[in-house]
Parts: sequence; structure tokens; C-alpha cells
Amino acid sequence: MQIKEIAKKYNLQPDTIRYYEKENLIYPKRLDNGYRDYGESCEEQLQFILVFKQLGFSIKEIHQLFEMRGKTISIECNDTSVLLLDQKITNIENKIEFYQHALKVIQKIKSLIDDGKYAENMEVIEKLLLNFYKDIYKERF
Amino acid sequence: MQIKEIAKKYNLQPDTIRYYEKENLIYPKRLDNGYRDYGESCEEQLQFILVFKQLGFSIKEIHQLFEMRGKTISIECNDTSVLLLDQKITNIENKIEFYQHALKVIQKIKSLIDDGKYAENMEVIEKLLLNFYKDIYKERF
DNA sequence: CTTGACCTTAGAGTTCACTCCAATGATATA
DNA sequence: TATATCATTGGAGTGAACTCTAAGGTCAAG
Repeated sequence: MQIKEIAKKYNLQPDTIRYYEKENLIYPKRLDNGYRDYGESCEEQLQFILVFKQLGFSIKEIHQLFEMRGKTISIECNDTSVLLLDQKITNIENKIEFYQHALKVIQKIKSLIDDGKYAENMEVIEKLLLNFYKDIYKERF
Repeated sequence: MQIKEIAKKYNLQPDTIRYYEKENLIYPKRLDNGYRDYGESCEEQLQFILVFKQLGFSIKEIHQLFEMRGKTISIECNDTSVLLLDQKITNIENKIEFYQHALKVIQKIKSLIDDGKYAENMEVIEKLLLNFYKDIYKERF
């Protein structure tokens, strides 16, 4: 697969994929003419990247995870990687809680606005907004 | 409250708060000597900012929400704001789903690593990681 | 009345994650 | 063989959200 093809398949720009390569996240083979050739392992790497990006890992952190993934001995699976996962898990747990709370209120606000009754409901909405961020603020910070 | 105090209270840098002011998200009163004076309404604004930032709204989008918050007539509450909320709700719904799925697998991986049995469980972990991002990839992209 | 810790401003610098550009080379089709 | 479309590279540019710097003003404590 050439770069344009895989880029299209994963809804990315060729430049983005080349950028991931520059950041050592992906290693496509090269054809005789020097063109990059993306195979299955590249696709897997790319999927890994996309998923962990969504999970809030930075490019550097994904790189760390890749390094960890390759190790075979537990000693080599160093503390920083475990710590990284640990932090991220707490992070993700917090985010879920946060989003779930937020979702309810945002949906309520939206339904009021959708009814075209923002004027009438303005006070309710204001109160919701006010309580919303105050509640969340209290809970999360 | 002076800038350093509020910054500390909200775990931000003074510069960050000044930056929010430059972006018209916050309007502290000034003392006679020109120093910024942060009162209760500023704190509320700041809490609002922090919460919506966590929810994935950009500074510009938060600005839009602030503008919306002030309007009294439904006509003035324009479509872009509603659309913004709409998009964000879908976004948040997706994220929750995504995170919940991710959380389970990450926790499992972590527990295996935590047991100090990475070497023994390596294959299991590798498989989990593999399936994890593949599953999620299939579901979400 | 000096010292040190605060404040002010404008503007420059940083990091992240792309995104674009220019110059050049390879390949497929009319 | 011309042309269009793909590829390559190094390096520059972008936008978001800070973060820092320089030059100066304010103020409480000793």
C-alpha cells in the first residue's frame, strides 16, 4: 500500500503518517524506488496509535508504550511504563465519571434550547449551567 | 484576591489567567494601583472555563458559550451555539463509550503487569493489547 | 529608604501535532 | 514523449494554549 492509499483508508493526511514515522511510531518498508510500502504490521501500528491517541496519550507516550510492548523480560518493562499506564487509568476513570455527569446536564440544557424556549427557560438554563459547572468543579478539582 | 492567590487556588499560573483575560474569558476589576482584583464572579467564570475545558471545548468555544449565556432572547441564541452544543454532546457520548471499553482492557493489562508477571504473562498481555486496539478500532473508526 | 516580593505591560518563545512548501524523482496513461 | 499524478526530502509555517522575558511600577517589613 502506498502512502496515499493508507492515508485515505485511515482518514489521515499522508503528511501525518510521515510525521508519525519521523517520531518513530511506524516503520514502513521501502520499495525499490524508495516509496514507502505499508503492510499489515504498519496498519496495526497505526490502529494502535489512533486508539491510544483517542485515549489521551501523547505521541511521546505512545512511543513509550511501543517500547514496552517489545520487551520480553519483566525487568526491562520498567517502572515508568507501568506508572504511565497507572496514571492514565486513573485519568480515564476520572474522565468517564466526569463525562457521565456532564452529559446529563448538557443534554438537559440542549433539550431546553431545542424546544425553542430559550427565552422562557433562560433562567432555568442559566441555573443549570451555573450548577453544572459548580457541581463538577466541586467534584473534580 | 490578587492574581497569585487565585492562580494558586485554582492551580494555574498567573500567566494563564492573564491569557484567559486577553482572550476575553474573564474580566477582573482593577484596584487603584492597577492590580487585578479577582472576586466571586471571576471565580465562577474561571470554574466555568475549567469545566468546559475538561469537556473538550476550546477557548474560542468557551467564549461562544459565554456569549450565549448572556443573551435573553431566543433569537439571539443563534444556531451556531446550539450546533456547538449538539456536536459536543455527540462527542461526549462517544468518548464515554470509548473510555468505558478502554478502561476495562487497560485495567486488565495493568493488573497483569502489577503482579510482576509481565514475563510469564507477556503473551497474554500482548494479545490483550492487540485485541484491545483492534476491537476499539473496529468499533470506533 | 532599601530590599524583596509582588504587580503591570508588550511581545517573544515554546510545545505539540500537525500541515504545507519547494525542489526533485518515479510511474501510468493519451 | 508529454503530462498528470503520485512519490521523495528537508525544512518552514500554523494554531492552540500557554509560558517566559524584559523593563518597569507598587508596597510591606526591617
